Parts: sequence; C-alpha cells; structure tokens
Amino acid sequence: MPKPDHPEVTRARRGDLFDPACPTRLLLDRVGSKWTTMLVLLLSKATGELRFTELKRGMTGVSQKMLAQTLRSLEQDGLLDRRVEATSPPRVYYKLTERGESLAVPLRALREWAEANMADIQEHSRAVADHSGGDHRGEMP
Amino acid sequence: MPKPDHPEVTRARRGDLFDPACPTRLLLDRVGSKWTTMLVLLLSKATGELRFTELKRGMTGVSQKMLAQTLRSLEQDGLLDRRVEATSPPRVYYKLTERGESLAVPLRALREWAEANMADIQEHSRAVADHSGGDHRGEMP
DNA sequence: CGGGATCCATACAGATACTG
DNA sequence: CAGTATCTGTATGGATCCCG
Repeated sequence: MPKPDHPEVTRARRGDLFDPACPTRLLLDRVGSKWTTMLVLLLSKATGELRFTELKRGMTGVSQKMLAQTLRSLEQDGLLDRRVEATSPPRVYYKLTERGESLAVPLRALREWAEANMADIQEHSRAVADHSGGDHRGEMP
Repeated sequence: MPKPDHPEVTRARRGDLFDPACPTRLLLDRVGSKWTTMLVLLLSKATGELRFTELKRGMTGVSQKMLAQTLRSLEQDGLLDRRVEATSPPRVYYKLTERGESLAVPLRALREWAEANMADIQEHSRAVADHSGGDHRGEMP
C-alpha cells in the first residue's frame, strides 16, 4: 500500500511481523494497492514522462490525495523519477526508473491474465452466489 | 480482497464505480489481499491437495478467519476446489482448479521479481527516509 | 478439525479546504 | 498546476467464542 511512512513499524508494534524476510509480502504490500499497479502500468505505456494531471486523468476515479501518496511511495522505492520544472505554474513530470519498468513486465502479465479470465470468474462467482442465495434461503421475516 | 459478498454493490452505492469494465481492477481487488496471492502460490507448489491446518501452517501469520474467508473467496471465483471428507473429525482438502493454476504463473513471476528487487527497494526507501529526516528538517518547537 | 458469528481496533481511502 | 493538511466513514483484519 502507498503508506506514507513506515508500515513495518506499525505492524511490529502489533507484534505480528511474522516473516519480514519474505520479499513477496513486501511487494504485495505495495502492489496490493490498486493505484500502485495502475500507475506503473500507465507510466509503462507512456512514451516519455507524464504530468500529475495527465496521470490523474488516466486513472479514472483516483483522488488527488491517493495519487500523490502513491507517487511519493513509488518515488521513495526508487521505481519512479520525479522532475520539477520550477515555472509558474509549476510542472512536474513523472517517469518510471529502470527498476520501475522491470516491474511493469510481470504486472503486464497479470493484467493479461485478468483480461483473459475475469469475465469468466465474475460469471462463476455470480452463479454460485445466485445458487446459494436464491435456492433455500429464507430472507428476514 | 476476499470480500464475502458483493464489493461492487458497495462501491456502486458510493457513486464512483468509474470503470467496472476494467478486469485488472477486479483482479487486483482480489490479488490485493496478500493472503489470496500467498494461498495460490502455496497451493501451486503443493503436489496434491492441502488441508485447512496445513494451509494455515504454511501461511505464517494468517488468522483462521482470514484463511477461511480467502478460501471461500477463491472457491467462489472458481479458482479453488474444496473436497470434504465427512469423517469425524472432518477433513477438508483444497486444491487449485485449472484456472487457479494458470493464475499462479503470473503470480510466480511477480514473486520472482520481488525476490530479485525488494532488498534494493527497501534499502533505497530507507536511505531516502533517512536523508529527508535527518538533513534539514526542523522538528516541532 | 474446520470453520461460522460476533465484537472491535485501525489504517486505508474519500471529500474538502488551503497553499505556493 | 501540484500538491499538503485535516477530518471522518468504513471496510479489513484480528481475537474470541462456539458449533458440528
């Protein structure tokens, strides 16, 4: 998730930082947020850099807060480069770093899987829900 | 996420179901939960089926509630097969469906990326945090 | 053993308002 | 334009109890 500061610390306080050595956990904590993945995917498509507003426009539904938060998170992780033009009004350009681009590869594979399978999954899911929902269930009196 | 019923409905009520057609969103809503991914990965490694307790043991830190919830979610999506032996005590075996196995492929790619890059990322992240934290910041008076 | 139901803490995400 | 700050609702995930 695009947590601003130190998620691990928070978790550590809870006493359940079970296996911090597992890198997959760490990655999923970041990829888990849909915006992180969408952002990487969006930037990996772009030829050059993209500005804040362009990104916001490309990611329908994201709030400026979430976008900024995700951007800072990716920047801190070294997956994103931020370039500021100190004009007025200022212009800020974002682009993936090499590492960021490399992350886009498995992410694209995931997206392809999603595009190939999610329709079936939704249908399956709905069918199951209908079955158990409309079969023998008595609604509230 | 392993939402029991209909996450889309909840979002729809909020009025911001921006682009429900995007399957990547849908997938990430499920993969986003770290347990979903871990579960698929764990089961894809297993030769045959695994029982509830074995799964719980393999996923350090998961609560039985989250495990059960994730299992139900995957089952409803048709990614998981559930087989009950009506003995006493009962035994329940889980294994991935074909589609579930196919999901494991891109997920494994993601894990490999994580194992190759997360250490660097963490270091980078920590270095940046240290820099901005101890450099020029005046703490509260 | 394999869960379902319930209660509860919180951290994640949205809306809004303010700055340079 | 490009954010930061605050306030708050709510879904998520954990703990616990209980049942077959």
